[in-house]
Amino acid sequence: MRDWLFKTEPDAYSIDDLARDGRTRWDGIRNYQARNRLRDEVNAGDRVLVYHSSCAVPAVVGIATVVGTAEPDPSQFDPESPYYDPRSSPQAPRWVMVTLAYQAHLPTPVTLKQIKTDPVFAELELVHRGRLSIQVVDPHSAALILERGGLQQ
DNA sequence: GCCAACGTTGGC
DNA sequence: GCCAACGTTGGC
Repeated sequence: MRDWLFKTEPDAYSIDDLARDGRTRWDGIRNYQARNRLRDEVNAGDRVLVYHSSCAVPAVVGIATVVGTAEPDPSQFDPESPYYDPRSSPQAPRWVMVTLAYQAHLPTPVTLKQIKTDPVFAELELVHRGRLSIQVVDPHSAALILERGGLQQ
């Protein structure tokens, strides 16, 4: 099992929305490096730290698990979708998605500020590759973040 | 709303 | 294949 950090803008889709839905298609990823990770490295059962970006307090806010493996993202074929990609086709899909299942909120969100100011997290992609939407988290950092967020493991 | 970082596009 | 122009992300 690997640990990942997936970013979402809470105005668009928040951890509360995921808790309500139980599971959701994590669609709309339109970055090749993120796509390649979803396709090649993200596995069923992997743990995902859900992170809120572009908001008042950017933070890790909860955890989810990956259901199944990557599959074509239907929104790429939908002209009405903001994620429509006219260069893609069902015969040659360009973008993939995975499904996430809600696990828990962190009782206390772990903020980007906390993470940036603690040297133990200096190697995290979140600190120096902030724009990547699908990030690797090493097991030790993941455990620390959950512990600081008040989650028993 | 600004702007730095960085990803993508397309002409050559 | 390079790289300038351009677009997007996301913290502040």
